Amino acid sequence: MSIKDSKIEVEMNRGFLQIMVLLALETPMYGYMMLRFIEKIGYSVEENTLYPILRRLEKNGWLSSRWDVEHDRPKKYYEITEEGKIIRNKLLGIRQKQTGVISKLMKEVNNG
Amino acid sequence: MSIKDSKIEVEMNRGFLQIMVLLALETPMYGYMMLRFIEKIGYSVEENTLYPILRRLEKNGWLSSRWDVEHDRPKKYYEITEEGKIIRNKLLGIRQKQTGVISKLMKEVNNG
DNA sequence: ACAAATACTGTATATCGCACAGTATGTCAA
DNA sequence: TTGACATACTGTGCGATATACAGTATTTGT
Repeated sequence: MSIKDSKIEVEMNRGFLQIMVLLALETPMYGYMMLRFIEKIGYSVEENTLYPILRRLEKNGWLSSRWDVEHDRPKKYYEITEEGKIIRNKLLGIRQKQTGVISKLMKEVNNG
Repeated sequence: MSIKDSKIEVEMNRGFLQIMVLLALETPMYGYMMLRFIEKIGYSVEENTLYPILRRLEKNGWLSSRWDVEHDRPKKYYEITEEGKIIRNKLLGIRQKQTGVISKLMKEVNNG
């Protein structure tokens, strides 16, 4: 294989990770908690990948955050915003369209 | 909306475009022909996006190409290689896994 | 003959996933 | 009680990609 497999996954993660985060944060969660949650549902993200995504999505106005300093060590809870929901649905729409293209092509490959 | 919609599509295209090209090139095609073909099946790619992808995938050994200079103006026909098929299946596998994660999350969003 | 469509190449840029490096608090076994 | 490990985060830098911008050359339609 001329290109490392890891590189492929990086490419495939692009776009998808946003969807995953925006879907998960229907319920408020802090970063580290999400890492565990994502593993639990059968995927995995790098720590170094998730934290920047959270910051970026917040900067875009798609997430809001608040610090919980009352219990244990400080935790930054994130939650999806209304604008975030709109974007999320848009992303899901694009993905669905792509999935349609893929299945159309797969049919041709099998029949052709 | 704080971020232009076009940017979203760029993100979502990442990874997907490779899959689309690798699936389409089960049948040999040249660049311009593919542009039309992709439109026909209900998607669209920029000329400036497709050509670099074709070159890159060939450089990776996932596509092979040959020039047809016999008819009309010169056309560069591309076709998927065996290695390309392996990669394509890997990409499809990752995408399926992602789809699984998404539907799991969607269920929680609806029930939670 | 002139515009538009065809069919490509080459360079530059912004963005993002992730690597690398670092800070600080809490827990638990030896 | 100390020091290893888990928790919980921040900040900087790099490489790869989608796409913009610019350009070349041939063919077709009017």
